[in-house]
Amino acid sequence: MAASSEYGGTDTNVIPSPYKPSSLLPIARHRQALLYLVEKYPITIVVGQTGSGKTTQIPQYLHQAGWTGDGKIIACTQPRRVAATTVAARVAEEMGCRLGQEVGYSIRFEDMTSSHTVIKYLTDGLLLREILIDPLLSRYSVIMVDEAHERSLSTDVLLGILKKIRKRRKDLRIIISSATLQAEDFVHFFVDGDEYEGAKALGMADMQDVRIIQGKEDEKRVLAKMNYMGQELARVISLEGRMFPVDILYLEDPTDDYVEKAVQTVFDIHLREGDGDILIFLSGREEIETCISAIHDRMSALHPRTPKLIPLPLYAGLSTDQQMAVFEPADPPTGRKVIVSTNIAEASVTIDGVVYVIDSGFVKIRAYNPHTGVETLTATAISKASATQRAGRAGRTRPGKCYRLYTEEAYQGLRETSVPEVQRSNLAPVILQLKALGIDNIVRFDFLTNPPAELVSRGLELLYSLGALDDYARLTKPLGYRLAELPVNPALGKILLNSAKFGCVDQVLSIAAMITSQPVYVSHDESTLAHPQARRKFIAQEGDHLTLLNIFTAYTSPSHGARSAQWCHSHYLNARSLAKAVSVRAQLKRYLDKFSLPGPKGEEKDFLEKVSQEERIRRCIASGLFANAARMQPDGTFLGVGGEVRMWAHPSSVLFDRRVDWVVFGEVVETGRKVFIKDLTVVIKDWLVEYAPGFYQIKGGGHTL
DNA sequence: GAGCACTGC
Repeated sequence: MAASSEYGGTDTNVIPSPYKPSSLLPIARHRQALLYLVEKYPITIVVGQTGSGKTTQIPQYLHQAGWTGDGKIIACTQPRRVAATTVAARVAEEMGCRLGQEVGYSIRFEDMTSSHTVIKYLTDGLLLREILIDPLLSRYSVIMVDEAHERSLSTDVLLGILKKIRKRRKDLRIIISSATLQAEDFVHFFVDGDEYEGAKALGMADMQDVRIIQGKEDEKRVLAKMNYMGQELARVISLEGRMFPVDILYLEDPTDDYVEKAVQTVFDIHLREGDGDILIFLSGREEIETCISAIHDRMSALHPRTPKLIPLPLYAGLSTDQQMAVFEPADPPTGRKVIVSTNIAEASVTIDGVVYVIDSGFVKIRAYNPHTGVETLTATAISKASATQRAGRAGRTRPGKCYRLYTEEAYQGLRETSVPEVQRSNLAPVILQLKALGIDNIVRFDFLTNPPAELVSRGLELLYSLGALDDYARLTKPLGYRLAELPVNPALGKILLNSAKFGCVDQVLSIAAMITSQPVYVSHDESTLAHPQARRKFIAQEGDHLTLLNIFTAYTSPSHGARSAQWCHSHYLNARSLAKAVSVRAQLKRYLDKFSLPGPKGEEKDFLEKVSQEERIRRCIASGLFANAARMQPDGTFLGVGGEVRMWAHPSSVLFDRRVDWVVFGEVVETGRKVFIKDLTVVIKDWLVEYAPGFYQIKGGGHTL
């Protein structure tokens, strides 16, 4: 076959040593050195490849070395919930204790810790919330920020706050764990600018001070330089991983159809290479489905005695059952699994038995446009760091191969790392959180990477329009502080806080819980036609918010859904999301109870008694989403206030094929060539002016309707 | 007129 000869230049990542018991993990050799660094320096940067054991071992070493004396705790933060729970379980087992005793975890809705807990794994988002209650994190002796190289929004904010906390807590130790050479950014960040420049000016004369460094020669030099620069404050330690070598193969000529090329490569591997499952990285569901049906089509041309290919999709929108299929042994057992996945398999989900990786080189990235307020979801070239991570998925159980569906030249042209989230997100929630922590000057906040000024000013404007900030950009009391406390986006928070005034707290709690627990509907499959039928009885003419309320009410009603997964299944609803909505609702209710919001009084009350419950809810929604108003045009598209972008009702909306006038929407996303608005509710134009007089002015200034 | 990368509080 010709295709395999198209793969040219190879490059082997040699990462040493196969599986070893935990006492023989590569990290065990560095135990003393690591403890020495933590003792001596406030900040230690751990460069650890996959499989080095850093996440499970370092907290245990620290515990054994006495860092949990005086009732202090070691925290290890993770960007994802599953990681926090599974790692905690593993460490509890290694330490021979019950999970939740000495070793525990804490994630939203699940606090598996006790007064005996000394090692605590938690999501970084949750630790950020803890800072609101305990600003100096005084319970903790050591905070290890794991997977910092992923640069999630919460990790970045956490690092900035930790830098501040460190100045007031000399005893606190911070460990930052990161993949390879990005460690330099972290040293640079924690060592003040002047110190860094001064050290750089001195050059690299003093090299004797560098030790405990393993790994490739070039890496040694970079790490040595960083150690020198961060002398008094931060140290870097490098740990080798426990992975098998992976051969990297590139295309000799670029392809304009990587899905087709992926399919060809699958068959080449199947016919020419040894055993082992195949993992394909594509950008989204549509590509995955195209790829899977192409594999099915071409399988029939294979010789009947050839072992079967078993293509399996993997993306977040699938139900738990569908996702679990990729972990089950191949059926028939002689078959070869081909897992066709989105980026979810890059870091969130690990599948053993994969020996071959096929990498399209693309990922869908969300980016927020501060000028239009529109989020875009676009397929984008991955970074070199992602390419390495994807390739590594082939070397977990034995030596593997990675087929990159792009040329080596294209690889060289990739960015080193992806654009951090803080540079492409709506920053309103971050600003709110920082202000609640007393960090008022956002522009001067020490971010690892500064967000563009436009993102900051758009975030400030958004908060100002909601009344969360005053004319001096200070958090308002109580509104701003309450919005910061609520674990929902600021506009939704405002709806919740207004709900008492509109006399619809119970309904709005359910709606808010449903909105944050999407996706509510299961993704389409062959039985597409059955879906609208099964869901029709929930549809509210007033729009998506009231429809979600109907679904929630039916789901929780003992005589209907009775919170059963089976009921969800028969109505094409996502059981996981609905179960989550029940928890979210309870949590949000606790906040509203605590705030003890006043109900309507006087004229307000008299007026509300005259309008229907549906209208009260819609008015309440309009009072938070007023900035997201749009009017349907004769051609059926929507135009936002003061906007020129044509927008379509998203096909998931119950207003998708309906004719309406004014609506407010919860979200606007651009995919492909269209801008879609989601979570729509029909409103009356006058309500907008009534509830946001500062935002909408009838004459002069503001937005005119 | 017809579509949904991934996390997290």
